[in-house]
Amino acid sequence: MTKAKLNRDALLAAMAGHVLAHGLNTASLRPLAKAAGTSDRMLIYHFGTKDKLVSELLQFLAAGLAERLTTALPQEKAPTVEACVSEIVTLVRTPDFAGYFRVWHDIVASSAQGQPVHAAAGNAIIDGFLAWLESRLPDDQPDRRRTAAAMLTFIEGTVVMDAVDSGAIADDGLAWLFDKQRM
Amino acid sequence: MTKAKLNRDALLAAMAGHVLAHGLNTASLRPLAKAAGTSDRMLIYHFGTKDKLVSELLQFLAAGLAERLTTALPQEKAPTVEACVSEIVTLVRTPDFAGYFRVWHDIVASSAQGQPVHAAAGNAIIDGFLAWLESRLPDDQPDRRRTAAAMLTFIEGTVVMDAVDSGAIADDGLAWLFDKQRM
DNA sequence: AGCAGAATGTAGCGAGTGCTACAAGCGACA
DNA sequence: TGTCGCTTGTAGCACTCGCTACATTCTGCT
Repeated sequence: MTKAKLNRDALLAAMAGHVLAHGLNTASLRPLAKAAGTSDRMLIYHFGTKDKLVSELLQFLAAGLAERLTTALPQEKAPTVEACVSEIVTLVRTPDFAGYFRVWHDIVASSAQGQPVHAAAGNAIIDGFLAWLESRLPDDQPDRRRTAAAMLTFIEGTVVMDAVDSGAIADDGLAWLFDKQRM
Repeated sequence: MTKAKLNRDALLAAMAGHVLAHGLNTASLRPLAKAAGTSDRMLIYHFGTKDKLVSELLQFLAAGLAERLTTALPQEKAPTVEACVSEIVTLVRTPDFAGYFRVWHDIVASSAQGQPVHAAAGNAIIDGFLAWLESRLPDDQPDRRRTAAAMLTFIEGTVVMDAVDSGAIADDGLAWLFDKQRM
């Protein structure tokens, strides 16, 4: 059992790499297996079903994203909300995170189509992101939770705009918010 | 040729209905054909390739969305930015628009994977949405373009949050912005 | 050593994918 | 009426999909 667990984790790590590079919704068993150095036969053997595999893979990826965020920006407090938002937007546009956000868009699309596994994963990722954002806000910031909620919503919008090559519009929006000292 | 053109438009309308109900990225030729009362054979005959078909379908859907937006909220000026954003968020959450936004998430996901057809369509949709938003801003609003950019980015974020059942967080963010008279 | 159970390879099933070859029907026009 | 080109049906190709049946190897325990 322990052996199998280790094996599964190794498989998940390898498959996560493949998904980060090539997308989630277009990933089928045989390429995933190849990336993990095994066969579709064995993936079904270990995970039972593709749905279960995807579910575990999503948890694995969510954990990886959370870890990357916290290591990239440890729990120091940002001086202002403005600084907090802008440093996160910059971070999120780093090539290191591109793969994660490609997967994120796949999760959102599947959730919108009513896939419960993806919706649950998306929800969990959002909650984690929100808590992390809140922890980075300045100590004296009032209404921390809702401030973080506004930041998160804006960041999500920015990520979407980036995906359709309209990042400049998000930049304009961000600049407008900051110009007016609205955040 | 004219006959063929009419035929194509009818096909596009029928296929658009199917896509709005069942999603874009999972749509294959045979179900699309069935929805349009024809065969995969004929779809390829009329459009040449699935890619071209999708491209035309996206244009058709974008036009439909734009029309729905303008008929739902004609070009009256909103009294305040706050009112403008909140009426649009309400509108966008109407069941009538659910199908369009499911397709929108598919477009975003495909764009993020590097599909140029989808990226182009997404870009066009964003530009149209932005122009429409700008036209609805109060006349005395300064910095109209960037104001609209900020609104659009926030609305996109809200739509994403809705997709993963986290709409309440977007509501919190919106409330925070309005509380502080930031917009 | 022998045996049970876990792990793995080979081959394939039935369904679905985009797309095509071939032929027949259809209309308009000579 | 005959013919030509646009339109359509039938059948199928080569491929991928998730998944399974069957057989074999490997591993750990007694």
